[in-house]
Amino acid sequence: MRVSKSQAGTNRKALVAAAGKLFRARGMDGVGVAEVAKEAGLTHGALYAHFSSKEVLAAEALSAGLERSHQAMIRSCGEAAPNFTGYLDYLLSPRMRDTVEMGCPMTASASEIGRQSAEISSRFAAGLERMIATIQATLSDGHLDAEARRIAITVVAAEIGAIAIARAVAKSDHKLSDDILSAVRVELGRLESRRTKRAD
Amino acid sequence: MRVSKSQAGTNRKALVAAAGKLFRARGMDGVGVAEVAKEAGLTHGALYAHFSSKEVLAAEALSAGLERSHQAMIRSCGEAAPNFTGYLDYLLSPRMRDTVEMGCPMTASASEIGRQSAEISSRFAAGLERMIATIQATLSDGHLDAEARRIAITVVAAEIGAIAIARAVAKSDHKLSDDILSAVRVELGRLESRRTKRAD
DNA sequence: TGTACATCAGTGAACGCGCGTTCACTGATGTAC
DNA sequence: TGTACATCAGTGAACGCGCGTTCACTGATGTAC
Repeated sequence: MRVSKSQAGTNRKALVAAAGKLFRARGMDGVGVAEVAKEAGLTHGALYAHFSSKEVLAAEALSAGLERSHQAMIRSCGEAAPNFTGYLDYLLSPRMRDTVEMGCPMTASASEIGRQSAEISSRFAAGLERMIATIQATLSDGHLDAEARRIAITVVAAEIGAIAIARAVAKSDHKLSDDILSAVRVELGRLESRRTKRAD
Repeated sequence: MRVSKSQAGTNRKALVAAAGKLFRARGMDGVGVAEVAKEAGLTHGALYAHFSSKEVLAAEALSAGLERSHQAMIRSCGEAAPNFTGYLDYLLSPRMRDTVEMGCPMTASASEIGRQSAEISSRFAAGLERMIATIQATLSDGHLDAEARRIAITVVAAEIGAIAIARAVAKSDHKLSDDILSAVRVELGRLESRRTKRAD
């Protein structure tokens, strides 16, 4: 039956949120549209009143997840001014590793995006550029822009790889999983301290 | 019809190789057993004479792929003694990014392994430990073991992340994709040079 | 070495199942008068 | 404000299809005599 405009909007958002959560946790190929709709409290048919296909829904869920996790990252620095080491602590925490479905779509889906459409690749690239810019902004004082960008790219790449492999081995070797997080945390931290010293 | 023992062995290897290649390229959920068998020149029924399930085949394909890519990495240093920068050049090359199906299973499947069984997680962890040890060995002169291991872990994590995101954006932003490879190459290189200086 | 027969790798039809998508229908919402 | 009706979000049955797995069967291989 028909539903009010605001209810329809709420339902649409619920579909996007459910798709994001489930796709992050089990992959786009690992979850059917029926389960996404059920998670949002609807039936699968309703999904097609909002999205023309599963892939279109996935693209929207990716963008929404990138936005959400960007806000969470900004917020993680709390009232304090954003700073490099604060972001590292946040990005390489056990909490980030252990909350797949809540976390960043880039860490959850990194190796799957390359198989998707150009549209999805493009949305992923936008999220990546924003994260690089956010990290780079914490480094800009006393650093050449090109250097700061290089460090920011390395931080993002290392974080995505570290979380992915820390999750991959968590089931069989929890110590290795923890070692990965702390080792990458320490070494990335040194990328900045070296820079800062030279700039002094 | 029955086939000679050596032919059966050849067919088994062909199944493992086909599974590895296709799973790396399109994910374990993205390829059916019928296609794997066809790629190996067999029918799907034959697959079950060698493996009790698709997952068992996937586990074996993962181990075989890890072995193959480890050998390729060792070989990449050619006749010269293995060295840190040689490995970096190899691991962060456009060639590594562009040959998904031939490349390393860890870069191709990083974000999917966490959803698989403990058996697969364990095989992944073994491959990871071996790669860490290989990189660490190039750093051991004049470095504390714990430091060398930390750097090696960071190199492996950053490489896996860098290749994954370089592939993810390749379809929509080729310049960003190249930037990722070269930025991570430069910054990881500096992890060693800093160490070497301090050790002098 | 030659013959009889058990073995078993490989074939292809069949299984139940869940997939993404479509569509006729429902009935509350929103609108025109 | 009250009534008549068009709209359309949501339902659930149905679609064709490919999935992983099973199994009766085939016939060359390997073995026992």
